Amino acid sequence: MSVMPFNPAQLAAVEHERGPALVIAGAGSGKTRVLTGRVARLLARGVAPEAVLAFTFTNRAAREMRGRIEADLGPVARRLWIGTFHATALRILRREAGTLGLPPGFSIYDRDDQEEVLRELIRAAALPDTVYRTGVVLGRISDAKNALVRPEEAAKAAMTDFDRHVATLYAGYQAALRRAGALDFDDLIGETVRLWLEHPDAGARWSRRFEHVLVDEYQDTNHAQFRLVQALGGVHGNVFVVGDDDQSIYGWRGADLANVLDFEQAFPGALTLRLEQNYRSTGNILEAANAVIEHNVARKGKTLWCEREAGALLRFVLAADELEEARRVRQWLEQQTSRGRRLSDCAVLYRTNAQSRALETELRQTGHAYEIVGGVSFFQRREVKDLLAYLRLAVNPQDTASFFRSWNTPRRGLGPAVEAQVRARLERPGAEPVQVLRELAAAGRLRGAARAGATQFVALMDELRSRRDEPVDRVFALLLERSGYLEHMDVSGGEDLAERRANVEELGVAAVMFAAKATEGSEDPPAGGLLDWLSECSLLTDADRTTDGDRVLLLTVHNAKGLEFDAVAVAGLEEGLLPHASSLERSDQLEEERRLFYVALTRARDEVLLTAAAYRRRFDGAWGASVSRFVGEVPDHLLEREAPRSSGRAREARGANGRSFSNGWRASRRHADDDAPDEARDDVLDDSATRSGLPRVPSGRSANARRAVGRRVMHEKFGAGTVVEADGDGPDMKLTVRFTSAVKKVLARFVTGAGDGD
DNA sequence: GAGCATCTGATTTTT
DNA sequence: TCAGATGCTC
Repeated sequence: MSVMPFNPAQLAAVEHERGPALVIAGAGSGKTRVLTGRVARLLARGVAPEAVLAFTFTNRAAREMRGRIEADLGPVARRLWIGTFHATALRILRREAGTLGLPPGFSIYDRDDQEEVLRELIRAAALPDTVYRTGVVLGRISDAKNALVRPEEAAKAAMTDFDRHVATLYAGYQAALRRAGALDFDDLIGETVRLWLEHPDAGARWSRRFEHVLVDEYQDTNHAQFRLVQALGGVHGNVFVVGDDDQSIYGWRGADLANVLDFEQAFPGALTLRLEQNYRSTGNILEAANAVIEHNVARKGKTLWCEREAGALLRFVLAADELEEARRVRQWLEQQTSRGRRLSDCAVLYRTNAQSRALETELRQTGHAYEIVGGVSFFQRREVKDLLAYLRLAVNPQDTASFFRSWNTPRRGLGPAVEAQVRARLERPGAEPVQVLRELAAAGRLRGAARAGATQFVALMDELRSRRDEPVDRVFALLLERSGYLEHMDVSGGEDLAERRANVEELGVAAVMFAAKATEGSEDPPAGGLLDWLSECSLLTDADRTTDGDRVLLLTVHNAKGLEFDAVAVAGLEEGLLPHASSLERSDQLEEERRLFYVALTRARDEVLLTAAAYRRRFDGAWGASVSRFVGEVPDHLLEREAPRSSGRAREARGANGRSFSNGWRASRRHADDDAPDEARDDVLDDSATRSGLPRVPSGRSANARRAVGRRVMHEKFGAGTVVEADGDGPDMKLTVRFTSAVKKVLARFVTGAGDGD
């Protein structure tokens, strides 16, 4: 595909000279090529790389875009500003922290930190936590921030008592974050916009710096992000955005399609281009996808076409339960590989992360390599967060959440009583928790274990602070050595101790690699200190950590956005799952679910397998659902339906409740018009006969491979190195090793020290 | 304050 | 089911 010339529409987009442009780019229409091609064109025209800013939706997309440009144009690509909205905003904020009155080492609070802050506030306000759930309130706060609504404005707009309390919590939350010198994800965008609102001269500097602003996945931007784009590019108007209203799947996160629909108004004189030729999928897949999305009312309307052959029919399998579904997916994967595909050419997509479990078990038992993208992220693991909390506190002494996370882990005899004392003193403006603790200890307000523990903790933090400018791997090693964290894990760790140790080791390897990268040091602004590493850890997600290798990817449809595969299985096509139960009542939400299905279909180049399970084990008992309406929207002549291979179990399930639905596939209960949610217990099966009892397995890699990561090894030719990644088992285990000279892939049998022994 | 037992609520999707 | 939060005992 890379040798193919641009088609006329693509060429017009690439060559577009100045002024705003909106490119409506259908799935598989080559928009990534257009974006990279355009950046290359700009550079060729003499635009300085530092003056080009491109927003992507994920870090992975940013990396890929930079990689492609670098492959064509060389190291100049490293000087481009390419990143997610959050990463780019952070980059600006780190330079403007002083202007905005933020501490230089401000922290980034993730979901856990946010919840902790909010829980404390809800407790303090004596609000019932049954009504004021952290999740709900945080959602409201996030909505407000995405719309750039401040606490005072939220209070003014409040209509109900609930709204008013939420607004008060929002204000308190924001104040607590400021006191802690912390920003949450939404603040990264909001605070950057504030730069233009409150410090126009500083904002203008940035607007002048970038001559061209490009935005990928524009349909998924929210209002705050729109304002940022407008602030950065509004003056010169060289704003080039690419999006597809049919692939808008982040409405729940505040994405506002109005950004696309009103683009011409926001950027007068905008050129609109449409890319409607699909280069990815077979005719059948494309026809199916077109037919499905036609059911949506709220869309600009476009029809993708392609020159590819019709190809294979899409296949649909209705399984008795999720175990059979997993089995059928596995068999389908085996068919793919027997026809010469690699596992890495295939992916299994689903609506919710929980669905990965059955698939994972099946693939693991049958020895197929797989990788789960998403779920509990590496950086969310407790041991990882615990250790990073120390470092965050070393960089930002105001960081209360990190303080309370680290001060008594490992146990130092510091509990609720001391916590109350500390919190009381933190009310004073400018108070820093470590300092407060130091004073309490000095004033003799602590006794026994607490006193010794406090002294020890304060000393540790002093040392970390004084050495925070050393290479990050050394600071990390110091932390491990002095905190006693590993010993603490050994004592308190359960069955997953080995895995948790491996996570700590992996974090250590990440530190080593980051430090190594830093010494190469060719970044535009010098980067590579502790603060930069912590920032990177805050913004990276699991999806960014995917490895290469021949394995099938298991991921949510959301996570699959922007990816493509030869063969795609979409699992769990049931009413209540896709479309999800929470979106059945509102047509706009239902349409978003349909777009989700559309995105799933259009990930596939050649083959699509659709599966559903008549019954699915949920957290309690079994659950039956009818086949998703979306399956019925695929024209019959494109779909090869396979009768369920009924097992005895399925028959039992059927006997338990005889309802069936009009789409002909057997199914059961609870659909949109069923408004008595807790009725219908009669549908819940006794699942004792089929309970699997299988342990949850965290990864497709062998235990040995996981253990090998982080280990020091010797290689005859390359010398000493650290294992960064490992796959497989035994002497054929494939290792990625960072040697002093370079990172190399080697087989385990060629190194010493990577074996099982400890 | 630490450790253990019990309870409870959660499943949508993520930067 | 299961992880995390809460409550109780020593």
